Amino acid sequence: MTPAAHTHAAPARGEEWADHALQRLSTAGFRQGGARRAVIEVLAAEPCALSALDIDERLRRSGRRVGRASVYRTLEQLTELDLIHKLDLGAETARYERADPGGDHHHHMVCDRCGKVLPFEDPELERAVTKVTGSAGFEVRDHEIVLHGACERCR
Amino acid sequence: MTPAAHTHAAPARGEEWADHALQRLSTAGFRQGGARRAVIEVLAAEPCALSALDIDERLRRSGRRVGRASVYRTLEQLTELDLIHKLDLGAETARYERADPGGDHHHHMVCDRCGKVLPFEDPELERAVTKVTGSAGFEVRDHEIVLHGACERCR
DNA sequence: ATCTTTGCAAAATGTTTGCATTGGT
DNA sequence: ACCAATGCAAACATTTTGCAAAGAT
Repeated sequence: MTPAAHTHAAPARGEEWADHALQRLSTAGFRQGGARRAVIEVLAAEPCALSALDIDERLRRSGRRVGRASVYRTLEQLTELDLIHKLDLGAETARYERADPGGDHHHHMVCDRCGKVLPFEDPELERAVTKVTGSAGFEVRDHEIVLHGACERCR
Repeated sequence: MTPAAHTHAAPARGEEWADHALQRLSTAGFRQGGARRAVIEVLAAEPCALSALDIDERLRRSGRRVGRASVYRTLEQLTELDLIHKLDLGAETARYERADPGGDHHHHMVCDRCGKVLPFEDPELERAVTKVTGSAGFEVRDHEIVLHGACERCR
């Protein structure tokens, strides 16, 4: 297994993704409001697992006055259009990350003690999970794999 | 992939599990209170993915007067002792299911439209995921795989 | 001009905590 | 008798909703 090295690719790809997202929203008939753009910028800057409140806080810190409801509404819309993925990593709150149109695909390890989230990739696991087809009419559209355990500091 | 056929094995195995759980609690120094036993009975009767509120409701319906806080407290204790697993399936609430001491191990498909949860097993996938070892000191203790999609009725 | 998006406040939902009382051992 | 377990109510955290005002096309 290789840890996913997003840290460098993130900013460049993030802008790409942001353009893609704005375009897509536009063709989907959405108008171009400030709150939505702001949320997209935050998501573009961070490729992994932000909660709604993380986003709200970052906006607030950078001086933008965005209502919390708008954050949630935007996240819902982006999820609906498959521009981001909603994750449930076992912490108390849902987390979101951009869906890379290029197909970059990773999963997460969560430290159950301190809550730290680490991304990872594993092609073999990926192969195995995509081979799983739903039983009896269930149509699989996406999957999520979470490894629980303890991070280096907490073990 | 084979759908996990719990429906028949559940009641028998459930009692087994309940005994196991009560025993374990006892040796762990817990006393034998009514609320705890009631929660354990509900979990024993249903092998897959109950939320705290599901449990509360079932208790209420069967006429038992159990405080909601006791339900949550019991679930926390059982999780701590690895007698149940806490799941995050993407719905709004956490779900719990008994951890089979015999090692029965399944995962879940979730219909993102109606919320229905279906268990499934896949040995090959299981093999692949247990081969994944954490990177850089991360110690993997457990894993969770969720397939998102649409059930027969909703697709 | 119209219809969407936004922010605010309030409500809804799920979960946790404090504390007096009950109940096990 | 002791101390844990329970129920209740209140606190808390997150997410959703209603609505009037601002903004986009």
